[in-house]
Amino acid sequence: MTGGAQLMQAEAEERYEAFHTECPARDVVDHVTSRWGIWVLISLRSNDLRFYELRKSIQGISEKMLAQTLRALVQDGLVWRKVEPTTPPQVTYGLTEFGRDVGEPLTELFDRITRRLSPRSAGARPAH
Amino acid sequence: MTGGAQLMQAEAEERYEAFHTECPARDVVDHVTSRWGIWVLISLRSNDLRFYELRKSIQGISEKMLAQTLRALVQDGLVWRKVEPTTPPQVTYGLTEFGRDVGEPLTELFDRITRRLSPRSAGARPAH
DNA sequence: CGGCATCCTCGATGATACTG
DNA sequence: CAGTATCATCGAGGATGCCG
Repeated sequence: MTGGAQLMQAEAEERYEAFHTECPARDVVDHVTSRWGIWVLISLRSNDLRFYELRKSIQGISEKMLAQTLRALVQDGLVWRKVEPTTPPQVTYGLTEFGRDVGEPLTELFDRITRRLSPRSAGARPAH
Repeated sequence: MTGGAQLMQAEAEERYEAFHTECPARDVVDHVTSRWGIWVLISLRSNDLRFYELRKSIQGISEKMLAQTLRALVQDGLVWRKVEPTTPPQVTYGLTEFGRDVGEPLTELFDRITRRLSPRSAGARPAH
C-alpha cells in the first residue's frame, strides 16, 4: 500500500491543489458545507419554501444566519429567490439546477450517515 | 405543485427534526462537513496516508487541526489509525468501510461543484 | 515523526432591536 | 413577513513549545 500509492497520491495532490488555494470552488464548498448551508439545501430539495417556512424547517437557525446563508447560496447560483411584492411581502426560495445537482450527493451523504447510525430504523448494518 | 408540496414538507420536516436535535448523526455530519474533515476524507479516498503525508496533502491545515480532525473521524468510525511502534514512529490513516461509504457522495459533491465552476467561468463571479 | 498542551486572536454565530 | 443593523460572545483555529 506504500508502493504504487505514491503515484495516485501525486495525482490527487495536484488536483486538490488548485482547489485549496484560490479556486472559486473552495468558496462554494465552504458555503455548502457550512453549518447551515447543508440543511438549507436539503430542506429545499423536497420543495420550494418561503423564508418563514425555511426558518421553522431548520431547527435552531436564527434569522440572521438563514438570511446570510441564503444570500451566499443565491450568489453561488445554487438557490434562486423570488419576491412577490404583496402585503405582507412574500419571498420564496428554491434550488436552481446547480442546487439540485449539488443537493443530491449531499442528501446521499446524509442518508448514508443516518442509515449507518440508526440501524433500527433502516435495517441493521454491522459497524465497521 | 404548491399544494401537494406541503405534505412532502411535512415528511421532510419530521425526518430532519430527529436530526437537528440530539441525533448522533448530527455530530458525524458536523465532523464530515467540518472545515478540514471533508478534505481529510477526500484525501484518504485515493489511498492510505501517514500523518505527515496527509498534512502536506491538505494545504493550509495545521498539525493541531489535522490531529483534531483525525481524532474525531476515528472516533466516528470513518477513519482507522494504525501505529507502527518504530523509530521514528509511523502512524498511518485510512478509510473504514463507513468512511469510503461517506467519502463517495463527498467526492461526488466536490466533483459536481468543480465541474460547474471550472469551465472558463473564472473571473465572472462577484466576490463577497 | 506524531501529537498533545497552552495561549491568543479573530471571525462566525446568536440576541436584540429596528425597518419596509 | 422578510429582512437589516448593531453589539456581545464563544469557540474554532493558528502559533508555539514540549514529549514519547
